[in-house]
Amino acid sequence: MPELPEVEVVRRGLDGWIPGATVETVHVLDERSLRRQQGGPESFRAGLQGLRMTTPCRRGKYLWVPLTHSGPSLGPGRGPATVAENALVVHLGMSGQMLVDTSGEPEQRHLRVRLGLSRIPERPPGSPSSSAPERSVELRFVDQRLFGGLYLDGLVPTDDVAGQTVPATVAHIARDPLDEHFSLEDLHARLRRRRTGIKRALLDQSLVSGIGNIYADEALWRARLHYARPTETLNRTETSRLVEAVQQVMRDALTEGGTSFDSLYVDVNGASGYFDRSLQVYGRAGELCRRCAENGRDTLIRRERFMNRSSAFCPTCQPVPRRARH
DNA sequence: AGTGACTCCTGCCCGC
DNA sequence: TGCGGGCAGGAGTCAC
Repeated sequence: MPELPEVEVVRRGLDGWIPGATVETVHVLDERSLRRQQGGPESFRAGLQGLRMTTPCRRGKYLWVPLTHSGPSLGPGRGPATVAENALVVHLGMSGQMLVDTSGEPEQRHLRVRLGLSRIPERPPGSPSSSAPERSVELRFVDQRLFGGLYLDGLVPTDDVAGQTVPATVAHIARDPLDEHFSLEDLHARLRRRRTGIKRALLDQSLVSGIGNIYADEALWRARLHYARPTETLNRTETSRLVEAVQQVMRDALTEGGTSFDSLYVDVNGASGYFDRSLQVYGRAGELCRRCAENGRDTLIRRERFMNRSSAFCPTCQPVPRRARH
């Protein structure tokens, strides 16, 4: 399931291909992937066709590509032709993939949207610079469960960093822990004001973004905190420990996700490769806690129903707090 | 303000 | 074998 690291892997993959490309064709195979598009598929097509894509951005699990009007090309690094006012927003949901196709692969089973791009002035890293004719590239949105989607949205200024913009529908999403402007102080203050449990808070994208069920459980285990710990009782040290755990687990996943990343094929399911290797609690119910085992204790990872989903934790490392908040 | 319920979906896995 | 039910989950919306 794509959380921040998976989305960042996709963003980096796209960054090697799409900046400078113009959207030539738009094929919507399944309108349900455009559920969030105002005005439906027609508006989507009209608002996208002929526009030039710039460097993809990300906040939490949201990905977007600012769009500029293509005029006479100034080329990358020579100043934008226009300032981007709109962006193509991508959310991968549960099962979304953004694939770059350069060789006319057969259609994937759950292919929902195809964007034909052309006139790519930049060569992808590592490719031979030659005078060969520029290949056209197709961007494919593949999504099995249809929780994800694409839509166009206007860019609005952020309220904390001058000159920075985000899509209007992403403005309520908090900065994620890998964001250079992420503030530990601010998060700590907001957690202290909340009256809820820590896992619920971690999953609240308006408080801190990018964290889903898997990394929430992993980070809580690393920080030795129980999921029902009341946020208002966290001290500075604990918040700091938790944030470091979140950052660490995300960076680890990013590193490993990066190794299996092929710029031609961004496979979200391929994420299972590193999940298996580095997960400590998620999906390990009934198995031994590795940290306890190192200390000579045999504790089994427990799984409980929580928030209509599952929570995995070690009952020894993460004892239930005296006052629990769910 | 916080929280639960519901919705959107498909595929897989279980038990009968 | 086949069918129904449960489960998985991100996030928006609505009700209390």
